[in-house]
Formats: sequence, structure tokens, C-alpha cells
Amino acid sequence: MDDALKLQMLFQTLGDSNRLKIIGFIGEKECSVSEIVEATGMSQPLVSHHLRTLRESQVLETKRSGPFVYYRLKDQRLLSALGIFSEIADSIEDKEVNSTMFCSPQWWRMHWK
Amino acid sequence: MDDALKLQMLFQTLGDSNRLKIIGFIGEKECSVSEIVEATGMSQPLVSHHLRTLRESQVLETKRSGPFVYYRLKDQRLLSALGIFSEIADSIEDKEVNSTMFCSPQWWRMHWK
DNA sequence: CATTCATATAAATGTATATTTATATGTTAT
DNA sequence: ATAACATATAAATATACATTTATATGAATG
Repeated sequence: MDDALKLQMLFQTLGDSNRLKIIGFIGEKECSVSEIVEATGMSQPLVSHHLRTLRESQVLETKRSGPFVYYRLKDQRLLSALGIFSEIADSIEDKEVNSTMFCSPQWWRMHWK
Repeated sequence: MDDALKLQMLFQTLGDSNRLKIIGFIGEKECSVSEIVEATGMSQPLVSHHLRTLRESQVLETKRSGPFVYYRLKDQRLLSALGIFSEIADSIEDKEVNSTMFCSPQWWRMHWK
């Protein structure tokens, strides 16, 4: 797998609100699935699905301990990198299509041309 | 639009190989659409479509000059931020499902369970 | 060993989005 | 004004992906 593809897959993994929420909650900790379910308010299967994606893309790694499975960041550098991107993202202005909340630009075009 | 959503949308925008290719080619320069078409080998409408996405998500900004439209990065900090993420991405190992090139993890599960 | 709790998977569904092909808009020069 | 070129949009298609509901696995405990 070439490096550009790795980068693209990493961004794709991070490009989901629920997964970012999970990463943000875990932070430097080590969390069980149920803690994540509780903290995020997402359903357990949905959390499990996203955790699988995060594990397969090697953003998270796991450790089983009895009946619990603990997830933690595989590369702690990700946290500071997220901080940098947050700053860049903050400078994005809410104008036109972006202000539609929950609706993608394409949805907007589709329904209101 | 809240900050978490901005971050998610930025990552989503970056999570596409063709868009990363475009960003990488533009770099610190200012490029016309045809230059990008030529450099990337993508079709003109496809380039145009991705440029629109990149502009709407405020990664790129544009300037018209005669018949040409020039695109450049709106925030130069993005380049170094991409460098940081590249390093993180490089440490990702090519194992199991990731080695399938062009096929998503979900595709893999689907066809080979 | 059966029950309970934690987590994972499967199937079904709806929606988002990349790509192609075809066509339109906009600008310049003849 | 029309031809030629640069770019953008539209329609059509195919696929990827998030989410829900239902069920399975796997570990601990009575």
C-alpha cells in the first residue's frame, strides 16, 4: 500500500463525527466499549462498528481484560495533530451551503436548485 | 456550525485520493484547472467537481483571470499539517484487509466471509 | 452448566458521494 | 456575432457507507 493511500484512508477514517467523538473521549485514556457507549450516547452496535473501523485503520488498538475490551490510541501523536487541524478548521467560516447543518452541499443543490 | 462539525467536514474533504492529489500538486502555487487536469490525469469534469468540493469546504480559493480560473490553498498552514499527518500515516502497517488495494474493508468482508 | 453481562457480527435499509457522459456557461479573438 | 477555448453544471450510474434491529459470541459467576 503506498503512502498516499495510507494518508487518504486515515483522513477518511477521521471524517466522521461519531468517530471523532469517540477519539476525543478516549484521548490519552484507555476505555471500555460500555464507557464509550455511555459517554457518547450512541447505540452499542454503532459504537462497536466504528471501533472496528478505527481498529482496522490502526487509529486504535485493543486489549482484552476479562469480559471487557479496552481501546486506546495506537499513536499518541494523533492528539496533537488533531489539535493542529482543529485550529485550521476553526478558521472556516459558516457561509452559504455549510450553514445547513446535517445536510451535505450536494444534498442542498439537489433539493433547492 | 460548531467546531467539531467543521473538523469533521475538513477531514471528510481530505479523505479522497483525488482531492489529495490535487492539493499536493497545487502546493504553494496557484494553478489553473487545465494544469491540474494535465498533471493529475483526471478528466476535466471530475477535476472541476473536486475543485468545487475543495472550494466549498474552503480548502481552496479561486481567482478568475481572463478565461482561466486559478486555484490556491486558502490556508497555507494546511501543507505542514498534511506533513504531520503523513508521518503518522506512514507508521500504519499494511496488514490484513488494508493490503487489498482499492477495496474497502467493508468490500472485503462482503465478498470473502 | 445455565444465566448474565460485555462485546461483536449480520442483515436490512437509506443515503451520500465518486465517476462518467453529455451539455452549458463564460471569455477572448477573429 | 461567431468560432474556439476554458471551465462549470446536469443527469445518470454505481458504489460506499452509516445506522438500526436482531442475533451471536465470549467471559464470568451463581
